[in-house]
Amino acid sequence: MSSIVRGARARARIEVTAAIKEEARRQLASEGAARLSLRAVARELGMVSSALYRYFPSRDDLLTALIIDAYDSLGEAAESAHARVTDAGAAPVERWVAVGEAVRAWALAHPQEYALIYGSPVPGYSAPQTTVPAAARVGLLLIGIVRDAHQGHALEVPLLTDELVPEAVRLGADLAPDLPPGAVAALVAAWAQLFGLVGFELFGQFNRVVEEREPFFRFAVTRLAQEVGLR
Amino acid sequence: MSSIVRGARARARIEVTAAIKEEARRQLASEGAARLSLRAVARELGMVSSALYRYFPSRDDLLTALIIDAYDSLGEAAESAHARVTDAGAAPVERWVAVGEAVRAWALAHPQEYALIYGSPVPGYSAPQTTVPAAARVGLLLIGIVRDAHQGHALEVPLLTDELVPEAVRLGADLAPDLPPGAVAALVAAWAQLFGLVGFELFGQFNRVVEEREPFFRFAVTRLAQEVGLR
DNA sequence: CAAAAAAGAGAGCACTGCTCTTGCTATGGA
DNA sequence: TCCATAGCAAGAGCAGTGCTCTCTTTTTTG
Repeated sequence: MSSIVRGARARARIEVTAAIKEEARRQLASEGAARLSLRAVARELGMVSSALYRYFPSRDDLLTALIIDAYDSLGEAAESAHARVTDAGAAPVERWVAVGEAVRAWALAHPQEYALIYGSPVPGYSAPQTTVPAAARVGLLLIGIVRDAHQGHALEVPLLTDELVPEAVRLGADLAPDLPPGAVAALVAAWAQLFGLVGFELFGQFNRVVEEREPFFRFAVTRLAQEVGLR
Repeated sequence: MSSIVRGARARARIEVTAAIKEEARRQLASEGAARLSLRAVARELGMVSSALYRYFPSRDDLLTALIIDAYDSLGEAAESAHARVTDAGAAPVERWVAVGEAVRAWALAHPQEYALIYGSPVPGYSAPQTTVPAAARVGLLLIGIVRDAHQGHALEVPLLTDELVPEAVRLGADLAPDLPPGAVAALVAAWAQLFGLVGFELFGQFNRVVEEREPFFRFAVTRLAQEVGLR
């Protein structure tokens, strides 16, 4: 029947699964992904390590669950920040900047989870297909902003080199058929560059270089908005 | 006296140290940083694991050595690519693009080493001060290109928000006193964004999104050059 | 109510980083 | 030249890891 109420056992399973992820997230935050230990999680939960394998068949599966949750958490943070400023009647640039700042804020608040999804992939581990939808949320949000801004008045379209035209057309067909190909290419680049800014700050490359991180980020992300044609 | 020839023992120490790093790099490339095992390195070298501790006091110290080597290897690749096109009389934009492409090529050729230095920092490990000079090489190279281009004719200077002016001035004083503060801020942002592009490609974020990676990168890195005022 | 499925407990395997002790050997001063 | 010292290798051992297997208990289901 409905998988909602299916007896105490199913209910317990959901709770235990959640408790495992919660404790794993706690250890992830304090120790980092590589030191996340199944045994320690089990120990902390008062269960024996072998019992944990009834819920996650391997350490990598637990990590995958955490990755999906992290993508969703970040996506939700970005989406709700975007909704907030949109409801307040913000212009496209402001909406873009709001999303960028939400990503940065989430990253600073959850550094190890950010590292899990945008840092180096955990060695020997390649993210399964299941993570794709969650991973796409921020990107789709950014696409939406540019598409909205494009309604009616055309964007300033970047020049494309001949060699890039077919790729830009394909990108446009996949991501935003109503946008000119050049704009889509610029958008994808800006998307990657946004996470470059966040990653550099988070992973210490800005140490002893950039001091006033927040104004600097606002400056850079605003310029990115202009790069994708937002005014 | 001179530390060059100081008997068979010192000579052996240098060779063994190099052999350890070499084997470690091999394992790093095939297994990734987290699965790099001191015992496996020792085993492969026909020595017992405890002997390895005479050369590197801990696994982290070995990783640090690999990190410095990686920064230097990347820096040298970028510098020699830059020197090549400069000798051929390339314009500033072309020099910038050449550096960007060298960084990307190095990253694709040494993905695990790139992850070591620009991916998430190894958990529980924070890079010591010794890595700083090696880490700065690519950044300094980019600064040099923009400074050269600035000689004589002034660059187009980005608008700075009030809140960023003091930071931009400080950045300029530290990095390039002869450049206008706005240009320095744009430069630092472009530096981070460059590695954002490379990281996204390398860590799989472009999978099923960008297919023609090389033209796309050329497009994006050329736009970055324009962002820092190069023509 | 009995059979079956699910969960927990515990032992055990092979591996890890790291330490400590025990010998051996090259180096440098008397 | 001799010899104490310092550097090095080897081995055992500790505490921890991921994961598997078996055995028992508990819950669900036909």
